[in-house]
Amino acid sequence: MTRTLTIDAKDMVGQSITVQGWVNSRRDHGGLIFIDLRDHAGILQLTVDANSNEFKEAESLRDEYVIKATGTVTERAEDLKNPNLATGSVELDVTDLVILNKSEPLPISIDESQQTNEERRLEYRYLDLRREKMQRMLKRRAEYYTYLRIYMESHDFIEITTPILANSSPEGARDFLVPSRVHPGTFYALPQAPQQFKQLLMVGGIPRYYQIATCFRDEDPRADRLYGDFYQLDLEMSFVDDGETVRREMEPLIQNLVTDFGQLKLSTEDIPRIPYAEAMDRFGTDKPDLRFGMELVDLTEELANCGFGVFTGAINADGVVKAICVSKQFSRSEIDKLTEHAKGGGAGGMPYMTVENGKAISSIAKFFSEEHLQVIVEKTGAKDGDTILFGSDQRERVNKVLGSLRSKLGDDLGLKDPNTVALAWIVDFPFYEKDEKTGRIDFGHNPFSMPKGGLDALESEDKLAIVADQYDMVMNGYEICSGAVRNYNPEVMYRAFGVLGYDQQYVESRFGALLNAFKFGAPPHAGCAFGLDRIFMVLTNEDNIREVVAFPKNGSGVDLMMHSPSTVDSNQLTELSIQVDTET
RNA sequence: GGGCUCGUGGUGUAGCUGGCCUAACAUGCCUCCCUGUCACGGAGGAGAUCGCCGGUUCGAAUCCGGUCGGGCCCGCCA
Repeated sequence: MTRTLTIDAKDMVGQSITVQGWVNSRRDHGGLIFIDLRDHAGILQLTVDANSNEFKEAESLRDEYVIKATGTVTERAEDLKNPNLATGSVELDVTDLVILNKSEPLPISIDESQQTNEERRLEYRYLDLRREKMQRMLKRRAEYYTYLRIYMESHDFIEITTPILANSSPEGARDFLVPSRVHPGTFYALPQAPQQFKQLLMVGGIPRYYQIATCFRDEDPRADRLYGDFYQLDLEMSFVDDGETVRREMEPLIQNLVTDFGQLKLSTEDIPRIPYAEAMDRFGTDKPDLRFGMELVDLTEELANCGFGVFTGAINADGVVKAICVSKQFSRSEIDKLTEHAKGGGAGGMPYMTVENGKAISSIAKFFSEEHLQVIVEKTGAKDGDTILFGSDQRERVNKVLGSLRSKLGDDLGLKDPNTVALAWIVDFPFYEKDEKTGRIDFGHNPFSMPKGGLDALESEDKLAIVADQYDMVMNGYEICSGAVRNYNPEVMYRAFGVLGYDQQYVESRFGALLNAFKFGAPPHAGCAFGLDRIFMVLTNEDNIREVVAFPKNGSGVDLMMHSPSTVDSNQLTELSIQVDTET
């Protein structure tokens, strides 16, 4: 028999029902007590009369007591109905009242009107989850998973779970290690992603694999990045040797999630493909928010001979001058704030000009000829009342600073429509990248991707010009997916590492299992993984990823409720052959 | 590891250009009154040495230094 919920009462006038739930509030009128009973479905008003046997019991009720009430559903008089309540046309005339459990006064408020700080909420997450918003979130999240599974299954992907106790992988984020008891001195690692396993599944003859996979990374969190464990929709397809096939296969899912599941608007019908280099050039980032323009304009060529030493100095040092045009005039203090922001990103300062009557006006204008000022206005497309913000330095830094300013201004000026979602595929990531600090070349993203052009491409003169068949999906400025055509050819794998100066033995020691498998007829394969928490965050218009997870850790990786991480019994350590230096 | 920022009864805030702060307001909590409320109402009450340590000062929630904790960002995140 199913339990009767508060919400059911509205259709059960005249019947006797039993409901169970929490006391949301109690209004004691002396001779008549109203109780708002709350369960996950809503709120129902109970009434207990002074003549009732249950009156004493009702008087003793306090907020959040768990009770069971039996009574008759009664239609309220017309002027006593509460239109703000789904069950507001009825009430339960209580004949039997049982306190199932008492509750101390709550340390945090469940009432949505009073927002408790996050630290307290995480400490008492089980109470926080009683809030309507969190109840809704958890339910939506379950529906979200179902939505994903239906799509994947209907596209012939089969779900396969891969081990949680896996191996440390040398590239990438820091691992969570798990000591082995049976083999003292050795460790499992929790997988940062099922990357190697899913590729091994391809070798194992699985045509299409997917998994809602738990991933573990020991890196400092952000507002859009959880600490510790998080979820990916991980997938891989065999006999696919181009990224476009994967992108076409998966993009309807994301589009449907936006329009159907999320009831939001897509900014474009088709999802644009933007090469990495172009994204960096136009937006200063590989995860641009495309809900608004304000693109970066390169003025390096035009201003190479201008009289402003800051610009020419940067250009002569192989740097660039770029600008963004903002449709707003800023006050002195606003400019100061923006300059502060730019400096935070590593800029030396933030030159700017305002445009009046088609002319650029600025304290630095005197350093420029009329022609140069004219070119600046024309190339940035600045109109009267606009402000042009400049960055001049090495290309990477200018992109970072202006890209960050662009995003901040997008927020400040309300250009990021919360009801619109802009999607983009960023493609053609560099296969190798130069480490700014060491000057050494290393893998741009990961060594599993196939360089476009294969073995031949790796022999090309300019190693930094080699692109990987690798792609990210970007959603409103968040990276929500990363994928690639995999390097399934041992020869290409050895050579890719060889370019970096690593010999065969090194590669085998790091990726032995994968490499071995590739020697036995690995099919071409490609895939990707979507960050599920982050996508859900965007779909529900949250700007903190902890809001969409039941039990998140805080910014220092601490579970404030369970108090993990924690020390363990010394016997456990002994069994694991582990000594802990408790100093530090 | 670094930068910015916050820390005041159970909860959320105000005060923070030093003294009128013996710390205010809202909410919650306790007692009493109330038979139609729905954020019920009314009367009364308890509850904070202002994160912690130190300094400046006649005097510190307020200024300074340090420290601990939270948040955001940079680094990091194949």
